[in-house]
Amino acid sequence: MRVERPEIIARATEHIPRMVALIQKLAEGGAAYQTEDGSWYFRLAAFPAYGKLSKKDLSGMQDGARVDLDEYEKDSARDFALWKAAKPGETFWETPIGRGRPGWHIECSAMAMEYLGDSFDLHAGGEDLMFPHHENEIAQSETATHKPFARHWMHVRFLLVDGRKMSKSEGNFFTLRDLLLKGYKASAIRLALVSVPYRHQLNFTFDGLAEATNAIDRLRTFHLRLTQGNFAAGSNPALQAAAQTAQSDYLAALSNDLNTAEARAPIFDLIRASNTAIDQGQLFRDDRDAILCVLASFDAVFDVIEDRDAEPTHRALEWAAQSGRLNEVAPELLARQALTDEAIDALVAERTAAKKHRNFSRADQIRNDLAQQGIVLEDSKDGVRWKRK
RNA sequence: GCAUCGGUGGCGAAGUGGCUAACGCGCAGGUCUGCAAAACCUGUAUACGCGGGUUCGAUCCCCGCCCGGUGCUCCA
Repeated sequence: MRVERPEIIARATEHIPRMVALIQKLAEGGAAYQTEDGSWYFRLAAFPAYGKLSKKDLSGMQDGARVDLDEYEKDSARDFALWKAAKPGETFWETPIGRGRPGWHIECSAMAMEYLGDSFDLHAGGEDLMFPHHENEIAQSETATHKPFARHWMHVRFLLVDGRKMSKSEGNFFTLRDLLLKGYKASAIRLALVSVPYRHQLNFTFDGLAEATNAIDRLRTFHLRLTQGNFAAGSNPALQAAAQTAQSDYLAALSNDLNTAEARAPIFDLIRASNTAIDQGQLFRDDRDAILCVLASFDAVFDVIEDRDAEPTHRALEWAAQSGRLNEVAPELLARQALTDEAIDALVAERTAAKKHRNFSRADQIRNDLAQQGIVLEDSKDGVRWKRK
């Protein structure tokens, strides 16, 4: 899917001392306490701002009668674990605060502070983590440092599939690999997923995928038209201005809480303006260069215009071959894979020759055959362009 | 039940207290083309869930209702 690798992949097991230090600091301030079994808990009463992220008001949630019996040792039912004492048979670390393993939340605080400092700009996560995990991270971090933890939180909403939660029992569960083997391009999946801003819920459907596929077609066709066309030297002031507007509107949309839906609009606006100009012979070399720059800037984030779809599909097919599941692969996909670029070029050349001799039936036959295999031909002043559907 | 997010044209989806409510996709007609494709133009008749309220004015603010998502126990 061409998602970038993080610069740092931190492992909790490699940061135990850091976590222990954090717990000790909390204990010194009276915000952490140890129970009889050796576990450490965070005292929620030590952090009055608790609940500020998920806007929960805990004042109405008194420690009730339904507290589990095994939690009797805690001062308050809502206090959460910082460190869990080792139980027989479990792996554990031998530390100054005892034998055991870290609680869920402390590892995130410790590692975030290790690499980003006590305060940092962005903390992201799924919407399900807002409460209690991120709330607990804030509580333990800010109590320890007396500084704001993350300045901004980005919570990604879960996607729906066909209007429902994706789950195996609903029968609407599939992996990226499944989609690739059905013949969908990686870029289409990518564009479909960002067609709704991260903050909004995305309903993932096959119609949506088909739509994204078509949108990518438009982007790529236009890109080809620019890179393969011949343009006269010079520039068109109106297009230069349009390119600049598109670029700044695009960046403004992304700056606006990563509004990916809004960010697409100026790019498509520019495409229409440019196509119109090309049709009228009013697009020149300098304009082409300026517009290609805008497209590159779009692709630096969205990464769908340049066609890199072959590799993920190949990998999926290899997997299918190795696990004996080629029979589950969409037949069109297999047919498409059979054609090499060279073979296509040869057929295109044969068709051009046939056209020259006004043998249109042979020319059309070649075009139709290729279309059957997912190759689309476009005649233009500057020669024949072809693309894989 | 409580909390929270959302319900915009045929579909997806931005956005705004008042100018013709972006953009994409689809469909129909037209221009171009040997025919197509691509591209462009035009259209898709009254698109802002329902009912109140605030306001000179609400799709946007407030209240209620309906529908959908998620959280509200543990574990990571």
